[in-house]
Amino acid sequence: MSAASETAKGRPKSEEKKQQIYRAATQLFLEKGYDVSMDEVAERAGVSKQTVYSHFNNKEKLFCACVENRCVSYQMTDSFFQRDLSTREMLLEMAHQFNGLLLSDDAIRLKRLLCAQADHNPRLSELFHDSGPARLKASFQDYLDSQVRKGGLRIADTATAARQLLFMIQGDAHLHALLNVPGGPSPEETERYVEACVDTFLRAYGAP
Amino acid sequence: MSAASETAKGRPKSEEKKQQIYRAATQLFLEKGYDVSMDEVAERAGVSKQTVYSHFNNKEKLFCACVENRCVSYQMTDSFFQRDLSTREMLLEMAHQFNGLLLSDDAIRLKRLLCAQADHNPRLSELFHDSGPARLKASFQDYLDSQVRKGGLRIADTATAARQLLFMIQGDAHLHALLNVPGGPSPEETERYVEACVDTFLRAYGAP
DNA sequence: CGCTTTTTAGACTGGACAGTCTAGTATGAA
DNA sequence: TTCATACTAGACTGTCCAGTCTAAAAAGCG
Repeated sequence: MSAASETAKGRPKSEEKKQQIYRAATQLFLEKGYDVSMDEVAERAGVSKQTVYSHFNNKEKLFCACVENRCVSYQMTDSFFQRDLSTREMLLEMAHQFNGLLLSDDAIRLKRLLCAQADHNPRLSELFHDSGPARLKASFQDYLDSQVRKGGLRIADTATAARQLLFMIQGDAHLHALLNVPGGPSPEETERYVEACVDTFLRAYGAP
Repeated sequence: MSAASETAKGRPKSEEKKQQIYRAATQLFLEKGYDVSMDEVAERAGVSKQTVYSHFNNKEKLFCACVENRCVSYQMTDSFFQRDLSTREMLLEMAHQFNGLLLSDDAIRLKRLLCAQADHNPRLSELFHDSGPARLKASFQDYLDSQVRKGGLRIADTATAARQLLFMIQGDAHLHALLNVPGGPSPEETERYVEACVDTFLRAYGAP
C-alpha cells in the first residue's frame, strides 16, 4: 500500500527471483501453451509456489507479463535500413533477416500462442502486431519512400508495395513451421525462394 | 464386434444424433478451442452425455473427427481454373475467391485451432495443409504452366511464382483476422490490395 | 409381442489445478 | 539486535471435468 518512492520496510523482494520466474514461465508457456500449472512454474524456477504468487498476482497476470516481455524483443533494429547498400543488396539483406526472424522457434511458438489466445486476449495480439509486423512494415515503407525519391524504385503506393514483399517472403517455410507440417522447404530452398521474391519485387517496381 | 455387413440386432444407432453431435461439437470447438467440456457438447447437441460417448469414444476422437470434417470442406473447387477468362481476369477471380476464403470466420478459427494444437496434433495440420493451401497451390501452378505454354505469361519457375502470388494475397487482412487485432483494412481496402497484388504479379511475369 | 440395443438423467470417481493458508525459517534494513 | 517482510514446504479447499456406472424408458426389428 505504500507509494513506490517510499523506502520499503523489512526484507525487499528479490528481483533475481522475479527474473527466474519470468524465465521459467516464459519457457514453459512457449513450450506448452497456456496449459501450464503454477506448480510447474514454481518448480522450474526453483522457487516456492507462494513466491510466484507474491510476484505475480495470478496466472493471467503472469502469462501477460511473459508475453508482453517477449513481444518487445521481436523487433528488427530501428537503424536497419540506414546502411550504405545498393537497393538490391538492402532488399536481400532485409529479406534474409526477416525470414530468419519468422522461422525462429520462439517466434513461431509465440505466434501460435497468440493465435490460440486471440479471442481471449486481443490486447496481447495487438502488442505483438504493433511491435513486430506493423513496426517493420513502417520502417520498410520509409525506406521504399527514400528510394523512390532517389529514383532507384518506381512505386506509386509504397505502403502496398511494402506489404507485398513482406507477405511474399513469409511463404511455405513459415506456414509449415507455424502449423508444424512436415515436408517444408529446406533452408537452401527457402533462401532461394526469398531471393526470388526480391527479384520479382524488383521486376515489378525497379527503375528501368 | 460383428462385421459391418451383418444385419445389426436391436435398435440401430441414430445417424441423425451423430450429426447433431458433430455439428454441436464443431461449433463449440471453433468457438472456444479445445477447452470445451463433453457436458457442453451433449447439451448443445440436445443429447445425453452417454450418447456422445457411444458415438465417439473420447474427446480426442471427437475433436479429430470434427476437424477432419472441417478441413476437407475448405477446398476451392477443382474445376476453378477451367473457365474461359483472360489471364488477368482469371487471376483476379482467383485472388478474390481465395481472399474470401482466407477471411471467413470459420477458416480463421480453424487455423487458430490448428496452430494451438500444432505440437499435439501435427496430423491434423497436415490434413489441413494438404487439402487447403497445398492443393490450391498445385492447381494454381498447373494453371500458370498452361498460360506459360500459351505465351500469356513468362515464368521460369511456376512453383515459386504460384507461391508468391498466393502469399502476397494473404496480407494484412488475414493477419489482423487471425490474431484478432483491431484496425485491419476495410473490405474495400482489401479488395484494392488484392487487385494490386495481381497487378504486381503481372508486371513481374506478364508477357510484354 | 419379445428381444436387443440405444438413449436418458443423473449420480459418481479420480485426477488436475488455481489459489489460500499455516507455521516455521531466512534476510535485509534501521 | 529487532522488526518487518520475503521465502519455503506442504497441506488444504473448491472447482472443473473426462470418463464410468446404473436403472429405467424408448425404439427398431423380427
